[in-house]
Amino acid sequence: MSYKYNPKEFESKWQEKWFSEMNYSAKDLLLDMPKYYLLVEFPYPSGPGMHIGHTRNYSMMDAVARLKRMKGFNVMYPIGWDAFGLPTENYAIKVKRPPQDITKENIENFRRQLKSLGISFDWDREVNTTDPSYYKWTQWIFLKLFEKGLATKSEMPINWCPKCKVGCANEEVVDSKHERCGETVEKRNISQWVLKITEYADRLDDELDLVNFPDSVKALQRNWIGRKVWYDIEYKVENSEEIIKVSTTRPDTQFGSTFVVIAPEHEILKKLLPLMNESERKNVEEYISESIKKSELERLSETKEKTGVFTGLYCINSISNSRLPIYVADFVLTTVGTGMVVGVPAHDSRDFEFAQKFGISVKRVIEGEKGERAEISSLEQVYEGEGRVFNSDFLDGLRSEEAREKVGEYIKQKNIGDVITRYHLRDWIFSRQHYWGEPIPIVHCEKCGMVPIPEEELPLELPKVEKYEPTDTGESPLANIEEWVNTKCPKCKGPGKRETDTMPNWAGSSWYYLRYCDPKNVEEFVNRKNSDYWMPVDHYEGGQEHITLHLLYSRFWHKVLFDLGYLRDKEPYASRSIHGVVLGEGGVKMSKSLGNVIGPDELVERYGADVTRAYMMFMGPYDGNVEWSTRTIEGVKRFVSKYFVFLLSAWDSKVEKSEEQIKVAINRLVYKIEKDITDFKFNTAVAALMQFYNEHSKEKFDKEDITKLLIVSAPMLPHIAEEIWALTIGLKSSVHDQLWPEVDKNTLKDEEIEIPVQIQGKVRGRLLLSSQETEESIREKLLSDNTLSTWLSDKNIKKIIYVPNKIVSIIL
RNA sequence: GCCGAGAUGGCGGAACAGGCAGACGCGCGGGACUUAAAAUCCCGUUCUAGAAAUAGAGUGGGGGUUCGAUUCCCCCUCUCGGCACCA
Repeated sequence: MSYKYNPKEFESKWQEKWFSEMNYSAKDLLLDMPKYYLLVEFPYPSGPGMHIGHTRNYSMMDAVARLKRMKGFNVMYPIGWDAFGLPTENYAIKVKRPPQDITKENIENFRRQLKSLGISFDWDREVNTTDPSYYKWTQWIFLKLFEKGLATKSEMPINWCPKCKVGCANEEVVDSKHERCGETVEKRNISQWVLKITEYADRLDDELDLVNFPDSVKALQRNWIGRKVWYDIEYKVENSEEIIKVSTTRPDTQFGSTFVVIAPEHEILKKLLPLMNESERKNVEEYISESIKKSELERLSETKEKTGVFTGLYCINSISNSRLPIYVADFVLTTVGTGMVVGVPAHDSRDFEFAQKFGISVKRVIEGEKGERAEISSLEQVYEGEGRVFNSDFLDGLRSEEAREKVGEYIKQKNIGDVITRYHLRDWIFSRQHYWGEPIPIVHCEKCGMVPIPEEELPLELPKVEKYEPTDTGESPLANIEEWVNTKCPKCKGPGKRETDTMPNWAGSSWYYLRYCDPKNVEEFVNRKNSDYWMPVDHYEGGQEHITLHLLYSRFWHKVLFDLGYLRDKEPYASRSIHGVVLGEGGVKMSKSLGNVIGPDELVERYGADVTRAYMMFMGPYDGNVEWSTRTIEGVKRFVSKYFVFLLSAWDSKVEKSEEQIKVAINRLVYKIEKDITDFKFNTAVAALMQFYNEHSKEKFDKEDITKLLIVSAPMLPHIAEEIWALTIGLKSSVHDQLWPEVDKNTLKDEEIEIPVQIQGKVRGRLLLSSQETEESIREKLLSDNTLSTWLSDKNIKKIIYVPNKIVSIIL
């Protein structure tokens, strides 16, 4: 009989069956099975449909989910839609249709695409951030933050993108440009909602120790939080009562200080200006007004040459008692430390550059790694490392770390400064002046101030509007709807105005993993029993682009909810991995303009779901960037077609029992595929199937072995495995409901195998050896072996090293 | 500059935990089938020399530890990602 592989004949049949009979719904609170919560970053349902990257990530994780189910876990593998945001809003404006309708259509398209790939998502738990029944609870969490004093509104300079007409968080601004559109942002003073994430900075750093994230992710998070211990030290300004407070993270170098620099915008200059001579004051005033004119971008891009101006004033370093000239220079930023810096040119290259330009002396106080004390006279010699301190009076002989501690004690004891922890992390600007986001549930009342909307009135739904365009005034389009804006104050029942800002689209994604645990709950955001059962997320899979902001924000919300007693765990995600990016042929980004975009629909149409999925896994390592290759997917197609025919015809009912070597090979395959998928080595898991086929496709198998073969194929080729299962093995059952075969560890190692023999480090031959060989028995076998004995003739064997199952090494 | 990841055939990539480097796929060469082509199948394919058996070299470069190093240690070069006048 001859068979032909035609996936169209059966793939959609099985998909309908899988998803209508809810095969993949996780059971809440099931206690007789271990749970496994596998989370993938939910997609933004954009108009053009699912990206090939989603296809790859969800396919790979689907193999994990299917394997874990067969290993006896109660697996939750949910999906949802992160659907608020600008692309949809912009598209809505363009085509003059409500974003609600567009979102609905996009979601339907994504859902269809995911199902056409046979991804075993739990469709019972779908969430949608734009659904009022979902954002009701996003608003509710916001109110909890508000009650706790973690959400405040204040007038502040924000990054304003004139193109998108939206305020952006610091995190969304890269090189002074809006990350999304590339437009240069401006500073505007606008009243903004701010979440005080900085109050959690310490815990966001410390509690990374509790989770199993890759080092690179932890490093990135810690780098972003930027926790540092600062020493703020008071210096007296000579001939006056004024005191300046300089800050440093390296107080061990205090005795090397030779000048002080103040940032040009610093308020203290108002007090210092009257102390200056007229000519110097004029210079300083001129310098200040010039640097304020420059944008931050200009200032930071002028990295070549330092500029600055001498104030004519001096201060006394209260640690070293040196007299230090005071300068104003724009390389010092008001936002860092106290905005006043003590210059130590020997141990800081920026300070050295400045000192050189202004003819300031250089004084070395830290020894090099080998105890060097040579003078520092060029930029290359500047020593920024740590070491033993010298020429430093009471710090002499201490190491940097000890010296810092000593200075800390000293300034506290003399009451001339503080040791404080500062963070690079800034508070989270939380409001957007846009339509397509969660309304912030606050009413402004002239009498009562900002009043939260009572919980029972949530959700505060987005009103339908005529126009979605943001306004140039910086107000949200919601501000134009008078009947919505004008309302009653929930507290005094007097007239009130609704908050018209909406939340950023980070909001809905900051807690979606909790909603999956209890998606239909109308009483609570999540029932504590459900979250206790499912949380923490066992594995969170996602992209590089979300490992700073989204991860930080969602960890922050989680900790707030933990503090309020709603959750049991301090951290939401037990482990995390980062997938690579799918690039177009030649390693370039897939983009519309290059015309090299490949989507799942055309792949499923042309190759079928199983080939597409297997190719996605086979393309390359999980965490590496992979390039699209039409030739390679053709190769995978060739394999899958052959493999299908082989599986269908390999079980010969005349064969009572497979040969022993086949049993061993299948056992190894079970072990290898389980291990590879567990370790996210999907490319080698597929390769193992190919290799097995190459080596054994001519053999005949008994029923037990073909059953095992179908089961181990199922995570990677779910449709084929199911189809052949139905045709040959089980009439009613699904291959995906089977238990993963037990691995017989004994058959993994052969009794007697060919072992390579190294003589003086080179492989010269092989011997059949068991694992219990003695030196004597090996020596005998060596000498009776034709090829090996020629290498050993007339030579004295000094030593024989035998590593069982691995190698024999002979030293002459 | 700092932090992180990496460099293996013509290409994408394998190699448990220091033990036969190059699995698997692509490409390429040869052959079978065919009137022919496509598809399919079989054989070969790290480089150098050799008809072959075989020998030598070989995992970015240089050193080290080891019977043995792609793997561990030190130094260097380059590539990618993140941060950045953060004092």
